[in-house]
Amino acid sequence: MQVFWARGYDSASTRDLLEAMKISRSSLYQAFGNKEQLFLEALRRYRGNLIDRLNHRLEASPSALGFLRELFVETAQESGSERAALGCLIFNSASELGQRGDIAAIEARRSVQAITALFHEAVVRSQAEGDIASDRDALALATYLTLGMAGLRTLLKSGAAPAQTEAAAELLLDTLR
Amino acid sequence: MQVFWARGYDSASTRDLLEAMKISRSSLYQAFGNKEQLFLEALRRYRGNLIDRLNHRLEASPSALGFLRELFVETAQESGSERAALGCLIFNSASELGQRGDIAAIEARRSVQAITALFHEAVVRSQAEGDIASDRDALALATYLTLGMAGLRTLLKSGAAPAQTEAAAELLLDTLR
DNA sequence: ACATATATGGACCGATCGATCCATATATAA
DNA sequence: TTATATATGGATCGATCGGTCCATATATGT
Repeated sequence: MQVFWARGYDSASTRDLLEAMKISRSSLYQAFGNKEQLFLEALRRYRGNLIDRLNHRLEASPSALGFLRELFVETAQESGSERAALGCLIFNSASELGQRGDIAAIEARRSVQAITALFHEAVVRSQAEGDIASDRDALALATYLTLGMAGLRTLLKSGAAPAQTEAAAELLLDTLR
Repeated sequence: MQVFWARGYDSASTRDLLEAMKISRSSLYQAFGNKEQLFLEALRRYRGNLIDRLNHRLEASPSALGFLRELFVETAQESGSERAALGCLIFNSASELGQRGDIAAIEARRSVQAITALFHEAVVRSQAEGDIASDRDALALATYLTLGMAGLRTLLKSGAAPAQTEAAAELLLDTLR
């Protein structure tokens, strides 16, 4: 997962993967079949971890809007760090694989949708909590937040200064109010 | 340029490039030195074309805010098209090359900054035209717009429906008012 | 026309790609 | 202990990678 995260799907060589997993070539192909299957498992694990963690944070948060605010501000604050340079495996994969027809690309798109679904849940809860007007289109807001996180990740990858990424994140959040 | 645009830097093979340019291997290396140099020329040409075209549109537009609105709405409307699947070479490259230290990555980051600079110009003009409050941070708004375009491009690549991308673009633009 | 410089085609290079194969090592079941 | 099934290391495969080389073709200057 970490190898695909750092290097991307195509550029991650099987030799990189073997070294990181500390197994031999036979074991990789015996256990996963091929590189694509291994990628699918890595992406699904990443997505599972991410969605679970965010769901947990959302449930534990007294305010769904506060959860969203913290998420975007914290991400913006990653500016300049090694973590920022990695980006998000889901958005990385969506960008690299794009509209390809194979299973890997389809799974990447599905993962973006999973992020939108989580944002949708947060928006609906925020509406129930009175922080977002109930007459606003929750799905449109969720898509907007996905767009915002994807854009923020690209900004971080392109080395934007912390002051700029944080200001941009604040502007993003203003739309919810 | 089109090959790097469609396939990315690493995945674009020299053989792909030769075929698209209808030249032989010797000519490529004689004219450009190596693959990286060719990529740099392609990226700079893309950036030059893009910035020139946008600058023209901005200058020709009676309203800088109208220019921004048209740009984002038109881009959102690309949803589902082949053009949408290609994305933008600049954001594609920024995402793929990330924080690498080589010249290609540096040039990709520089290109993102060029987009932000153009947005900055549009925001400042909008402020002069009274469409955006003068006390707002023009650089922050410009960064926000770059984030927005990058995010929109990622949404388009991940196959979001037209209704969703257009609604998200509208929400993006609301922030300027 | 002739000499010189540049551009081009295509064979070729070592390195690396994802993937396969087989002999051996290890785990499991009786 | 013995028979069977699974896991592993390492050599090896054909294909492809970016890049080099040289003979030939074309352009240029006189």
